[in-house]
Order: sequence, then C-alpha cells, then structure tokens
Amino acid sequence: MKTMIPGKTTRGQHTRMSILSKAMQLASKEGLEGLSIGRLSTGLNMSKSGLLAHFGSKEDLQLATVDLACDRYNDQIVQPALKSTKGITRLMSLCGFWLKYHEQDTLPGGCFFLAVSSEFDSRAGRVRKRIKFTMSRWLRLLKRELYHAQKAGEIQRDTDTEQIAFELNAIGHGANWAYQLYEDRGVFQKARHAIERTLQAIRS
Amino acid sequence: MKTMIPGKTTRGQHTRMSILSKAMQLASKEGLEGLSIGRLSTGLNMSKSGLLAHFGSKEDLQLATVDLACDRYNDQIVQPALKSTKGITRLMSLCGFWLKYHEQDTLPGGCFFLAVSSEFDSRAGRVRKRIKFTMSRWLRLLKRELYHAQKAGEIQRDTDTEQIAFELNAIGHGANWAYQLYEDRGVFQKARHAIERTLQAIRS
DNA sequence: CCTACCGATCGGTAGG
DNA sequence: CCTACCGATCGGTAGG
Repeated sequence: MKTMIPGKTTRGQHTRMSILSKAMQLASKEGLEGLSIGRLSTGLNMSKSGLLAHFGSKEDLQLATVDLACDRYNDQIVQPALKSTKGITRLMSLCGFWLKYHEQDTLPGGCFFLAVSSEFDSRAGRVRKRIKFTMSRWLRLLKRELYHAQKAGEIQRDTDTEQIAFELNAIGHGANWAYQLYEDRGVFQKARHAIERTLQAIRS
Repeated sequence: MKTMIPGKTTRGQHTRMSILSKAMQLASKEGLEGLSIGRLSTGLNMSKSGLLAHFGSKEDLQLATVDLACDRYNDQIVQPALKSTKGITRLMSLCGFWLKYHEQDTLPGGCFFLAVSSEFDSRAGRVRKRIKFTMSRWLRLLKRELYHAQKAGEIQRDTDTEQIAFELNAIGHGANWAYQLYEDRGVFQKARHAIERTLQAIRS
C-alpha cells in the first residue's frame, strides 16, 4: 500500500507527496469529499489542473490520500508498537501510540480515519471500500495481539477477542470524538483508564 | 427546544415538518453540509426557494434539523427510559433504547448525532455549538443516572461518573460506527455486553 | 409557495 | 506543470 510510484521522477514524486500530505491534513478537518480540488490547489500555490494531472480524478486523489494516511499511521503507530513483545505489551503499546498520535495534535482535524469513515459509511464506491479495508486491518491487528496474549496465558482462555477489539477501538474513537468536540485533552487519560480496566478485567 | 412555531398555520407547520423530517434522514447519510437545498427540495417535489422560505438560510435549516433530531431522540429514547426507576435501571434503559433505535434502522444513515458531530467538529459557528450543546445534555443525562445509582448504593461510592459516562457513550458510538461500516447488526450485541460488563465492574 | 435569475464554485478537459 | 474554458450545481434573492 506504499504510495510511491517507481516510474515517476523525484521532482514529481515530491510534488505528489506534498499534495497528499496537505490533502490528508485538510481531510481530517473537512472530510475527503468536503475537500475541494480548488481550495487544495490554492493552498499549495498550484493550479487545479496542475494538481489533477497527478491523479486523474478526485476519486483517485481520495484513494491516494487514504493510502498515505495508512502509511503514516503505520509509521507512527503500528511500527513503533511492533518493537514491543507481542501479546498484552504490544497491544497496550499500539493503543498508547494511537492515543498519543492524536493527543499531540498531529492532524489539525483529529483522527483521519474516524472522520473519513463517518463521512463515507453511507456512500458506495472504491473510497468506502478502501477505508473499510484499512479499518479491518486495524481491528485484525488488535485481535491478533489479543490472540497472542491468550496463547501466552496473559489473558483468560475464553476471552472473546472480537469483543475486546471492538471495545478498545470504541474507546479510542470515543476519545477522538470527545476531543474534537470539547477540545479537552483529558479525554485521552479517560481512554487510557478505560483501556487499562478493560484489559485488567480479562487478565488471568 | 421544540421545533414548532406557534404563530404559523397548520398547513405551513406540516410542510415545515416534512422538510425537517426528510432533512434529518438525509443528514444521517450525507451530513448537514453535504445535504444540499436543491436535492432536498427535489426529493420533496418542491422548489428550492419554496423550501428556503421556511427557514431563511441553509444554516437556519441546519439548526432546525438538529433541533428536530433532538426532539426525536428525546421522544424515542429519553422519554421511554424516564419511565424506569432512576439509577442503574434507568441508565440501562437509556442505553437499551439508544441501541435499539439504531439497530432497527430508524434512520437510513445511522446515528444522526454521530454523523453531524463528526462533520462539524472542525467548523466554527452556530451549528457546531448546537450539536455540542445537545451532546452535552446527553452525557449529563448519563452522568445524572450514575449519580443516582451512586446515592442509592447501587454502584461503588468512589465511582468516577464522568469516566463511566464517557465509556458508555464511546461504546454506543462505537457500535454505530461499526454498524455503518460493516452492516453487521451483531455489533449491537457486542455493545450490550460491553455496557453490561462496564456497569458490573462498578457494582457495589 | 412559484419562476426566473444571480455570482461563485464544483470536478474535469483541451491544448500546450 | 500552466491558461482557458466547459456544464452542472451550489446557496441565495427578486418579485410575485
């Protein structure tokens, strides 16, 4: 899912990346549909057609933006957490990096994926599918670490990993939701408490 | 916060109500900004200007739609739950009606407030304020019942009601999020389990 | 509640 | 990567 295309020049790649980076930031605030090519290009001191030349259509721009966001979340949340030993430790590391990413205002409009999944959940098409696919991978990652924790005897053998993954994800999204609406960073601490309690309850 | 205006004729009120009802449904799918006056009026076999005559501006239409949604949630979730005795019973009743409301596909695009709060959380203005205000009332309602439960000795005396209200809300929103993306009604059962476990953990 | 209309902006294309 | 342009749609107004 890397967004770099090998055949392009370094110069073109750089422009393409700055477009997508800006698009990701704007989309966290206004969504992928609310983001207009006109405003995006103006913000980058480009012409609309110059920008579109990199992607062909708005839908392709949206898809590339989702992929870049996926890469960024991977680099800053998943990869760092993979350094921890698998199981409960890695699971808490994943949640910790996830919350920290948004607590530090990395994106101006909060969680990119919460924003765009809410926006596209009632639309048909490739963009919705890509978002859904990316979210599935995230949930599967949580479930996988719960599975490892289970096999290692860290949590109860009869734990419903699907259930706990749902809850952890809900807590994280709940924190992002509340933070965007109330601008109170305290909700991230609430989320950490909730995650701790949830995992404590299934500890063996 | 009732949306009826006393001075208007019955006929005008009826038209106004059918506009708002349709607007609420469309907004659950496309948001309050994505909802355009053109498409809304076409769907109601009206002219754009005929529709706008009821509200003056799109922002006023959006505000009235938020208020209608608030009334509807009140009628179908809060009022029914108020028949239960206060405390834990009423709290579970509130969550139950809330989940059932969305499990039964009452709105075509899922939870109205989840959709519009995600959409407006990065915009300034009156609409965002109204949504925020409505959400605050909902969270306060959850907290109030937790407080009653605490006073009645149903839950532990040192319970952080703000924390638990945050968690219950996160679980409900998490279910709506997952349902819209995966179209799997099973998430509502997951949410019920999570709520049950959360309340069980603080039981005295 | 309507028709007729306004300027602004939308995504996208032609041609370079 | 640009200028110049396309038809469609946006929110909103005038006047009835």
